[in-house]
Amino acid sequence: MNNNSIFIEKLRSSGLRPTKQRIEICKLLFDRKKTFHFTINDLFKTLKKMSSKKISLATIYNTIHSFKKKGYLKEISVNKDKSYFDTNTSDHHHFLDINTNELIDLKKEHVDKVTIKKNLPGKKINSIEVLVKIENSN
Amino acid sequence: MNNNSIFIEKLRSSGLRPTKQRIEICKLLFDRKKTFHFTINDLFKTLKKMSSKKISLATIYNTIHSFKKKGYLKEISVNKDKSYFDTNTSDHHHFLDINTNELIDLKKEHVDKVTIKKNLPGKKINSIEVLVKIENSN
DNA sequence: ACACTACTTTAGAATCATTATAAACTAATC
DNA sequence: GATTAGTTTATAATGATTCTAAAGTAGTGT
Ligand SMILES: [Mn+2]
Ligand SMILES: [Mn+2]
Ligand SMILES: [Zn+2]
Ligand SMILES: [Zn+2]
Repeated sequence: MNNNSIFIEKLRSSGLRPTKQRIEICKLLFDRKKTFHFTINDLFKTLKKMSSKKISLATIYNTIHSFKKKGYLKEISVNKDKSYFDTNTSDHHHFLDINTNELIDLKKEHVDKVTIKKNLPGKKINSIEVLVKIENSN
Repeated sequence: MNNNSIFIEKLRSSGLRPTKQRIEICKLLFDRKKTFHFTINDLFKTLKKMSSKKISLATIYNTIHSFKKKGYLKEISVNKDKSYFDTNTSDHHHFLDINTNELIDLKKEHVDKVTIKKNLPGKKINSIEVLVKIENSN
């Protein structure tokens, strides 16, 4: 009930009302040391286990979309049948394990800065991200 | 009717029967100077216009999936509501225009070789691809 | 040419993730 | 406490993809 106030403030200052559903989701997503990746379905199942009162699937979609719009989450598309959300909203690179579908952050120091030697007229670069697919060796 | 024989051979040698539907799709996809990106829906609409006899949507899905499995196409996921197929099956990088959703190949010389300075035990790298999101400047 | 078989195409049904709807609920403000 | 706008929810609708199973066709052998 105490460090909830941080989330309540965060939500209020973004123009989102601090409902108990949103606070619950905030705690699950942002009350951690490390950022992580999840699917809507992961989140739904976790909430069903962890949380006492049920949060409807529609609310989860609504909340995740508002959080994304506010910039608290980013969406990572790695293949058409799996869409992840990422609590690490900075530009960063990923390993994708194609055997397990696990998505793993690559640290900055593990990939040299990627520079693009071409620009299209009237366009500017928004982000540069590398996806490294990995698989079981041998 | 003459350079069809190339496709007929290609199909036969992959263990796919050269049906008129598959040949028609081959002509549309592979009888060009430049590789390109398309969605299933693009392809369906083009076939409806260009081709005299109608090819069913199920056949288009079937064919594209077999072609992908045989390595004649690759699938590019850029966001959850748009999945592209690419007739350029080599590892390569892309611009994605987030205003138009257009996907554009980046040439090798426009991106320095990306090296990954980290490896996970028991895993090897399958591919390394860069996605550069661009948007209207100003 | 004909028959046989395995593969392929097809219309339509089924699936499933996501989005829309609209009624009940709740947070904010006065 | 009343009012209002924003939110949640169950449920329905949507739409892309996959499934089904019947009809059609290519390959092979005779
Ligand atoms: Mn895929
Ligand atoms: Mn998206
Ligand atoms: Zn990440
Ligand atoms: Zn490409």
